[in-house]
Amino acid sequence: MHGFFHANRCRSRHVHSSSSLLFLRWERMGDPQTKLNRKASRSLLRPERGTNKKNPSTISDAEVVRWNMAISEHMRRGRCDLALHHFQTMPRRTSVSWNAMISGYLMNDRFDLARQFFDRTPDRDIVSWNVMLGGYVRNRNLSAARALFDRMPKKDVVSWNTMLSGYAQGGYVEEAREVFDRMPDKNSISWNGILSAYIQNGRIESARQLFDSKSDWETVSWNSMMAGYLRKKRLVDARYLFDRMPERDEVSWNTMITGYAQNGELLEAQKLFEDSPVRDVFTWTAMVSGYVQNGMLMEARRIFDEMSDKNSVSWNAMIAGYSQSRKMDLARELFDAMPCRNISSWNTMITGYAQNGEIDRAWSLFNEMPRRDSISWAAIIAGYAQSGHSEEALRLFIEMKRDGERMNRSTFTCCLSTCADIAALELGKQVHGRLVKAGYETGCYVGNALLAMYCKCGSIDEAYNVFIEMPDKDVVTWNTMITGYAKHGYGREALEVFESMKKTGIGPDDVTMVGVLSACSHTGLVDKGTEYFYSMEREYGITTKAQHYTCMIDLLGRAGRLEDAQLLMKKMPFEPDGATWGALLGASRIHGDTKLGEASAKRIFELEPDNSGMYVLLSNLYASSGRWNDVGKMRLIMRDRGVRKVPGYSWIEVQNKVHTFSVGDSVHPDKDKIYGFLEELDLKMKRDGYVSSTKMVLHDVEEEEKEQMLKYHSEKLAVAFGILTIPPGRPIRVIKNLRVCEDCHSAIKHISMIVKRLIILRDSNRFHHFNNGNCSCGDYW
DNA sequence: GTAGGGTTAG
Repeated sequence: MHGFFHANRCRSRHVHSSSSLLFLRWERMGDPQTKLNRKASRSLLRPERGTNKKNPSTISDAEVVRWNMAISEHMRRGRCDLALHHFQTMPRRTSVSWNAMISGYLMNDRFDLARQFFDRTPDRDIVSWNVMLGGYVRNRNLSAARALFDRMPKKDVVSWNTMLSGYAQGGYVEEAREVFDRMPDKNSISWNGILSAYIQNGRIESARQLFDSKSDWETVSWNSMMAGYLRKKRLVDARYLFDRMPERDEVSWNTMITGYAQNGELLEAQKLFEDSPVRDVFTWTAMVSGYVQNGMLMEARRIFDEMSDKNSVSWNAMIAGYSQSRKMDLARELFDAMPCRNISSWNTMITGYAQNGEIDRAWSLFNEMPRRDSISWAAIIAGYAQSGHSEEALRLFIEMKRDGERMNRSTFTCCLSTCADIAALELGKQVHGRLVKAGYETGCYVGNALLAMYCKCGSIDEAYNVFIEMPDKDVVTWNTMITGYAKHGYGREALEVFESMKKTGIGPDDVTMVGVLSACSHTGLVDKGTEYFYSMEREYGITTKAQHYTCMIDLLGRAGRLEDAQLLMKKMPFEPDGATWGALLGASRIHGDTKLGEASAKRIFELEPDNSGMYVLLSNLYASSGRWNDVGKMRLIMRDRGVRKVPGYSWIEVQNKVHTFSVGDSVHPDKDKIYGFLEELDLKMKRDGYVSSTKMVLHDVEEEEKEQMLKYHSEKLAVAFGILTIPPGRPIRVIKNLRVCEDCHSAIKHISMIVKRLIILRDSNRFHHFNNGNCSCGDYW
């Protein structure tokens, strides 16, 4: 089934222009699952065909019950096909049979089929309605749930409770409250529903008030309240409740023990654990995972070994513990020894291997496992994406569709962030379309991923559209937008977003301030930046970290205030790291201060001897002040120390195809056209007064061929190819893995004027929007 | 068919 992969999976990560990847025509690939659906619903239209020959009226009720139970059982085991077969061949159906099909499909994540059965159910009882309502609620489609709810001919307390918990879980506390106030009769589930609506949405004080207003709470609600305090790390309040609650069940004990364990109070946890009257699997597992989460693997293992009847969850917790502490061989030992592996065990191992850089092992486990779920796919895809194999990751998405696995929120999130990594905008847009179709466009995680995708693909306007339409924005949302604007050189827009963020009541965090400061830095807003820097502790209660100092040194340095930058560096309460010195080195390059540049570079080489970018930066600095001997020396030093320059390459997406160029590329099929076009451009540029500078040659070219080769830097090739292939009026989006060199930067400025096109270049540091001879970075990068 | 506690993915 996965042979498609085996052949190609070891290819280098270097995207090759002629490779046949990313020809992603999602729509045209056909969805086997959808075909199956259609087939199923067609045969449903002739339900009596092939049914039992017996006269339906002679079938006993008991026999119908047996059929119904068989349907439920098959559904529970994930065998929708067998359940459907039973349903179609059973001699007589009751509403229970229909309901079993509906709830079974919902259980197996086949929402569309559930809805079809619901629509066809001949006489729907209130349970059918409630099951369907629950389906919408679990799918987080609250507007549809509400529409169904309002259409219900009759509602009982279950209907009301379902709607209530839907709103609660979706974060709509006010709506939940309204439902609660309107419901004609309330049971203990309703009361607990509104209580946990508050708790789950972080409104612990409202919960406490409600809890104090009434005395006859059930144990479940006591437990909820306790868990609420624990989530807020209010261990004392939780313990107070625990000590005076009228009745404690095993959940109460387990909640309290887990609370202590997860907050590092292992001694208290251990004490309660010993006092606990009933120790079930939960109790034991809570202890194991408590020790695991605090890195106490020996203790975890001791408890684990003492457990008499371990279930798969406890095994998985222990395995996760080993893999989180990079002890993959111990994890594997347990995995091999465990009696009944479930899908989570496989997923845990795959995640472990993937996160410990053993992607090949992750891959072979993924192929060995008997059944895969969306988590398995997400784990392996994230593994490839995070280890830099973006194309493999995207290829797996296609494979996942073939396998019939449905995209869910997390696979969408994962897919979008992979698109962002390689700046596959067209693909990202297609995924966006599918996301909307699947009804997942709401939700913070996936929304943030979408936003980041548009930002990183260079489509900042579309990013903003996504941003304003996101119904619930969290800190990450705001930070992504601010940083996005900053990287595109839109400092003022970034600061505007920051100002509106402050009005929402979502407090900025340290990441926000990094975004804000770098917005100021990339736009040259020195005073504004200084003001934010010195007021962040006082005004927003954010502790100033080393990163903020680095931003500030960058800001001052770029603006030419090199002495102030050095002064601040001396004053900062942290030991400067490579990034801090790097900011100073970058500033020295812009302002041609060779002496300061050398001094900074020296410190960087001590701190990060393998950072090839810094050697290149220093060489460029020497070159720009004509110190060619030193440039030569740098090259020798790099060779002696074995520092390898990362080869520079650029890529561009044209009609869903990614084309990659490296310097002096001679493999692209259109190379003659591209080179000819570049020559032509070169003549026009020279007429414009452009002089090719040989400053940045170390970048990726050998010295002898300096001038000749510079014309063929990878970004120039990609830009030329884009102009030739992308219809006029559309921007040309190029991505480069290193910083853009000065010569290319000034050449592309000229090109943008000559061909009258908008050229957007993402380099390793930021975005450059070239338009009409200017760049959005203001030559500041 | 609707509540509370343990493992895996983002």
